[in-house]
Amino acid sequence: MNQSKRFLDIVKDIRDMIRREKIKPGNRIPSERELAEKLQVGRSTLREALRSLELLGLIETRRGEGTFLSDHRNHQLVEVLSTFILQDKQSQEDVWETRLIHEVSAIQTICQNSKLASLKVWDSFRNRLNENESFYREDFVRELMVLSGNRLSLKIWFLLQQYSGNPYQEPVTATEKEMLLPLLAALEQQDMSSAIDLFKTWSGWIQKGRMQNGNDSRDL
Amino acid sequence: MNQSKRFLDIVKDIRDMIRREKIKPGNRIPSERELAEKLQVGRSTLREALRSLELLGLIETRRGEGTFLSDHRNHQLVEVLSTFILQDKQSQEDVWETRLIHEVSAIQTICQNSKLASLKVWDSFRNRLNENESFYREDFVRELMVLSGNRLSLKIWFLLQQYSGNPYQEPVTATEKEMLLPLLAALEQQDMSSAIDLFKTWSGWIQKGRMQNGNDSRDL
DNA sequence: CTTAATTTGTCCGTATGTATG
DNA sequence: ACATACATACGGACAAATTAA
Repeated sequence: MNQSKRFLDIVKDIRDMIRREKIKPGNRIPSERELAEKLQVGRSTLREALRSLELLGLIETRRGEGTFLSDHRNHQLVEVLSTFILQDKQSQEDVWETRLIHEVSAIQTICQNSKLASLKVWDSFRNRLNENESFYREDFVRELMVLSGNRLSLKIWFLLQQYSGNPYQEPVTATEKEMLLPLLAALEQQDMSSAIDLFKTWSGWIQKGRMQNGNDSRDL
Repeated sequence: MNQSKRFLDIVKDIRDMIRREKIKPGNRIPSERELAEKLQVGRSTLREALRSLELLGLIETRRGEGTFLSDHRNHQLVEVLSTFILQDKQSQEDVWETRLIHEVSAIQTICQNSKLASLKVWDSFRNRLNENESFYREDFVRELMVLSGNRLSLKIWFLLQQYSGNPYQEPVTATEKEMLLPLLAALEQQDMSSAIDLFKTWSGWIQKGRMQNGNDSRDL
């Protein structure tokens, strides 16, 4: 039945093996020849599966050394995806919107937790705003995601961040900074509705600028 | 310089070719041998690149026919990634909480859209409640997710649903039904805060019962 | 219905670059 | 310097599936 799409089975087998052998990120997985022998497949076929996983950023191969489980954070997946999938406007908006879902939820969680609302990080961000230092949206939002404490949501967010193409690598503008100070205040005062409103306004403001320029202006 | 990672160059070349030739989703791309000849690489190496793109859901290969640009947006990569991401012992609370994030967000979207709020589905659900028919949480929430219109969020939700172990296959109890009627009313009246409160109360109620019995029964 | 051509699926053999001891 | 182990890459061979003549 499953004679075609064998390399998908291999992907599954490798995943199962990793789980079974409890291989941790950074560890080495068996060599190509070993795996081919163990899984009873040709080396070429096995390599196709390995390459797929490599493009996804799940493993890392180093010539002469071996193949290793990646401690994630791989770039090429960003470019490949953004150039293929994100051509479609609807998908692009879905990614952005889903990202916002997790971000807003993180803010809700933070506002509901008094310990999180009264942290020194807010002062830190405020200082960076006042000192006119460079301030990146990604840094700020990442902090929110981490603070929310949901690791799975954080991972999904991290994924979506990569998928959303070339995002907010640029520092925030002066206009945005004027929005951020009230947002920080709202977070500290646990004023959830204000915080969310301000955040959404800010995010919507940025997105407009983002959506203006044609999407594909990236290369690798 | 770029002697290693040739298959990444091939991925890039294929992308450029698709852009240059203006190949649309669903169209066929040149055969493996043609591409290998044109790009001056071996067929095995080229296949590694193609497989990678296939696992990402960007292309589709059919034996005997050829290779095609995938036409329906494929977020299957989220699934593949998630099976790896979730391989480490992820606390069930995170999965559950993340699921709720998407569900609550769907309710927010629905409440903000008057067209969605005034649909006959609510009456349908209400009837099933009153008629004392079997009523499953999953059916109801799935409807919410679909109505929200974010396909990516829906896809992630499906995924989390599978990973949250043995979920809500049992019909809702009489006590829960008494919570559901006000929830339906709140949805129709676009009373967002009430709807969310009721939904969270209901969900929290169910989760308590769920967390009692042991969980993990996942496979794929 | 049969046959031939095309295309992907799979495997093998060989050579080469690279890291480790 | 040498040997070993590994990934990288190529080309050939055959099987299986589809399509067209």
